[in-house]
Amino acid sequence: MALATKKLPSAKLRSAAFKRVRADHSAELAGDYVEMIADLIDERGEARCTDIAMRLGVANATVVKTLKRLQTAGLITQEPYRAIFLTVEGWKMAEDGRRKHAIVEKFLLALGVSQETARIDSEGIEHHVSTETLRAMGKFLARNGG
Amino acid sequence: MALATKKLPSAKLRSAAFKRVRADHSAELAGDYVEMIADLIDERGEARCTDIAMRLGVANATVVKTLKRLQTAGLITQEPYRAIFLTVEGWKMAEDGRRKHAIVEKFLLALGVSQETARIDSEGIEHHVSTETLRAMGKFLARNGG
DNA sequence: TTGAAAGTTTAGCATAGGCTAAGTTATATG
DNA sequence: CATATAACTTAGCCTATGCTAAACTTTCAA
Ligand SMILES: [Mn+2]
Ligand SMILES: [Mn+2]
Ligand SMILES: [Mn+2]
Ligand SMILES: [Mn+2]
Repeated sequence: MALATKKLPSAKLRSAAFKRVRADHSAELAGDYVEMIADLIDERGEARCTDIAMRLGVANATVVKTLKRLQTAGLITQEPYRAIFLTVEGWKMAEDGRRKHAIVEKFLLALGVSQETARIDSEGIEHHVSTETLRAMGKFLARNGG
Repeated sequence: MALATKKLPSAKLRSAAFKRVRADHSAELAGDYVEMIADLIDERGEARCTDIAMRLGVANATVVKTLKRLQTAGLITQEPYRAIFLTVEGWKMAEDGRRKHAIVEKFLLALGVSQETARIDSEGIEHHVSTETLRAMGKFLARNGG
């Protein structure tokens, strides 16, 4: 191949990547919420607004507003002044999220980063990992101490 | 260790991860813009609004609005109806972004995913990779076909 | 040299996701 | 059982990031 003839992707192809990122981010908050609600239910029997706000590091009112959107989206159910429950669809999303999150976090550990860094970086990375990349991470884990 | 005594992080520690993700996302758009502007200047001599909009897959007016914020942030300069330039700070951010982005993309390739998937997934992942994880990816690349 | 096309800007709208402050309900304690 | 405290909700504000439609400027070609 002649000098400086590396093929560059078309604008169309490039935009596909950014569209994927924007789609990932649209789904991200819902994914983190349902995963956290599932954790709270498993760890302490119920998921409360305050606990979610604490763990996310946001104000209570922010959680309330987001929960309304999740309810509209059919992921949770709630009654005034009561704890929060996941719908069947919510549980499914939570478990898919947990599975993916766990693989990404273990993968980072196996790559050699600290527990702390794996925990923190995986919280963002998990939402941008395609099925193909997740499989590659899984294989790496199987080869190395998974 | 007794059964089911895996130590769970405190709410404070957990919230740190989400705060990092929110901070990453605040910086993300600016990072992608300056990197793209740098690419356009290198590839075709100038960065135009329309080209940015095409590559991002958003409307022209969206780009105009975002560029105003970048100008306020001191990353670009522009005059009405003219092409866009990067400030010294803008170039620095663009080059840091390129370096990180390239490592993440090559890392995914070395992990065994397709060119296409590496290109797409790295566009989101790059913004959530800490210095420590980036170093670990670099080491992996050095060991395998980097 | 003068229009038409291409590119840029402005105006106005929407939603997501943050916040604080104030009001409401439930719960625990004396 | 009364009330203080904790938890939840509502109202109202803000910024970021999308959009369309309309107006404006530059550029290119006839
Ligand atoms: Mn997450
Ligand atoms: Mn990038
Ligand atoms: Mn990116
Ligand atoms: Mn992200």
